[in-house]
Amino acid sequence: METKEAVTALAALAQETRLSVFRLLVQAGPEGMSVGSIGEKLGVAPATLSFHLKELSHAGLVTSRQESRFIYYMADFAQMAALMTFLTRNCCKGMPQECLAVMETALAGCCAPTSSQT
Amino acid sequence: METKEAVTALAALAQETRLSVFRLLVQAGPEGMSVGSIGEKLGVAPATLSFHLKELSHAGLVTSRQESRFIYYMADFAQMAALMTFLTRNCCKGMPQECLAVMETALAGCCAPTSSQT
DNA sequence: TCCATGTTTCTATTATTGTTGAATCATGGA
DNA sequence: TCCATGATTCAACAATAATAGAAACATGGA
Repeated sequence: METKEAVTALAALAQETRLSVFRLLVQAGPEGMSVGSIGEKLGVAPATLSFHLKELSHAGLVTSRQESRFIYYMADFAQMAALMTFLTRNCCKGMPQECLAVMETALAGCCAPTSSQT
Repeated sequence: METKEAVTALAALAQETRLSVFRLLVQAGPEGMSVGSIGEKLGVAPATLSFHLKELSHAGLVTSRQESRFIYYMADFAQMAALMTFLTRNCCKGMPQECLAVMETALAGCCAPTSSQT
């Protein structure tokens, strides 16, 4: 990932509605959610939601699939990982220990042992 | 971290100049860099740079310290980690394996064995 | 105190982004 | 084919963000 792509992805997430949509899809998992369900859950008008989904899609953060009349959107985890990689690249130059600790903290809430999913 | 704070942080990074400044500071490590050095390195006018540093600072992504006439800015790794934590929270609901793999990928470029820093 | 240098604030201008009603497109059932 | 429903595009407006010249502020040395 290069700077421009990262800026696009960050800008896509840097908006309250879009961030909520993205996190909702992250939590929804690989099945995703239909546009209608997302709009209903978040209270966003169809046109507005469509605009935001397009932004997220353009940034590569979500993908979609059609199923009957419904269109399901789902989060793209690989792109999210690429973004995190970009942000942390070369982060260790002057402080490898500090950085490692920080990264461990960052992941502590994610992928916790299978028993502790609340 | 909650949504609003995350949006602020993401918005701060979702701008080419600011993203460059932040990554420069990430690479500069804990010593940081003076405003003048940053501006010189990136070719940004003082007023513009000051504006962007204020944004990054307001987002909690950088801190500063005064040293003689110079002001040094440095990246705040804890805040970066908090942001990553926020983005990945609850990410495992439907796909723990996939998610773990993705996170490992995300960190592969960071904190690599001490020999491979290019 | 006065000056030089580093940084920030002020102000104005330009560009970009977010929102939504109405219209359009797409799919599947009667 | 016609209609109902789900989703997107269009158009127009309102709000926010980026840029930089000029002025102001802060620090340290002469």
